[in-house]
Amino acid sequence: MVHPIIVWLKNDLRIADNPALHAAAATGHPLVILYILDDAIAGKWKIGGASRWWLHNSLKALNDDLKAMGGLLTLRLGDALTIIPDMVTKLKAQAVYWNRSYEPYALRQAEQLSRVLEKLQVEAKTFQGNLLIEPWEISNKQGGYYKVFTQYWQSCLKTLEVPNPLPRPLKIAFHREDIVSDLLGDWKLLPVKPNWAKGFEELWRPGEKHAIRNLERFLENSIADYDRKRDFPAEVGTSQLSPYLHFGEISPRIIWKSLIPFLEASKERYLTEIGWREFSYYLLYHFPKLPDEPFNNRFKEFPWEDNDNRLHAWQKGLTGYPFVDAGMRQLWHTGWMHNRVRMIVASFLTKDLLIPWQKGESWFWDTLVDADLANNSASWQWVAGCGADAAPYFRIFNPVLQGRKFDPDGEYIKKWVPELGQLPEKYLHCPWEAPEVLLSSFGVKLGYTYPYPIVDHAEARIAALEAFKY
DNA sequence: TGAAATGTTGGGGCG
DNA sequence: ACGCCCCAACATTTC
Repeated sequence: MVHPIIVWLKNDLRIADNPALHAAAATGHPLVILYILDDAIAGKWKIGGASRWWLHNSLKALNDDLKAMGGLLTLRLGDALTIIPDMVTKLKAQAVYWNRSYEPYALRQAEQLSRVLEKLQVEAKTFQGNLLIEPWEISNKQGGYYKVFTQYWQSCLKTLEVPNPLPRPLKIAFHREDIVSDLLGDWKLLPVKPNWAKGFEELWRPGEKHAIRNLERFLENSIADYDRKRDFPAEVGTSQLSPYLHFGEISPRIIWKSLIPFLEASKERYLTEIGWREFSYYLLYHFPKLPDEPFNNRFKEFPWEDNDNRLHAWQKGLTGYPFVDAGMRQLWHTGWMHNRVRMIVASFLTKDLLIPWQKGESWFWDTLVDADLANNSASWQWVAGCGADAAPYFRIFNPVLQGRKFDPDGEYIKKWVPELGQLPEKYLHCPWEAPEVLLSSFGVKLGYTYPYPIVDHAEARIAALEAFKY
């Protein structure tokens, strides 16, 4: 009897450049390819609503892909620490392979699982597939961890050698007997009544195949101009690979290597963004409380003003600042927001409204298809000013100026805040400055068809600076 | 990957 | 011709 190997997939839902899968397939043993949905383990940070939509489609795509190779994906709901040992015993598996993940709960879980498997005398083999650099590999001269991105990244680049991505296994032997699998549909990952994911379907095609297509489109159309165009939310100037990268439908190595043919100048900026992703995971590894507590201790006493009405206005895109509202509505409608706009809405929440950054973090967690614990926490802390290498507290975005600068024709506003769409460009970013007669001639009545600004930015800025003095 | 306040410079209007 | 003022444009400092 040939003993099967269990390949435990997590956020690495791909076949190409999947080190655990590749190594397992190379043994020639029959494989059980297993995905476990466990809402308990992550606690507060269980997979959010928008991400569930993505996950469903991603698992379906992977299953279709495996089917075409003569196999299938095994789905189980519950605790990996019981499911995997049970399965190992029942199937007389000889090993469990997986790619390492780095969330605090995942690290604990992996350690416990390794111990259980060791007792069962079953090999537990882990691989590096989701990051370019393991977080424990980089330390500063004092032996601590870097707290400034630039130094961290320079240190990484000194030693970084990205191996060539692994090809798709040509052939996978699948183990078939005695396998119990859930039906994906039973997991109820998709929204019903109302189906708020309709807008997602227009924009996104989850799955490995589409990840590669997206990358190709980006390299063909946008990378050459990335440095310039990436800041304009009305254009498709970014790669839009974030959800694929989060779920591991594409690996950072594939992205990295695919950029080699391009000129230094055009690719460097993009690689730096990959670097920020690495840095976020690095911070989360060394400071596991990153999602919940300010990295900078001084912010423990910060006088935030929790205000549910204002939070709701922000969430719904009804702050009265068109650029902010456009971003929040894009998020709600598509499960994604342009990065430039993320900074602006986050600055607005934490500085203009003085609402705790954790409130914004939670909202993004639930509404983003690319919600990623490391990236989301690190980025919110960065904007709020309490993170590592954070934006200084006095850097407060002016939503009107940002709008004029990065959406000069108001195209982005017209798309996401259509009730203002007829206004002359001059007033698109500041409708409250337009004469009332003009507004009403375009069907706008502030306070009725579109809100007045919920705070005065100039005043809010002064109040924020005052609060940040503490 | 900021914005506002403050400082400096230089051209033009004007007496 | 000259000094004075105003102010736009740009630079620097400050938050």
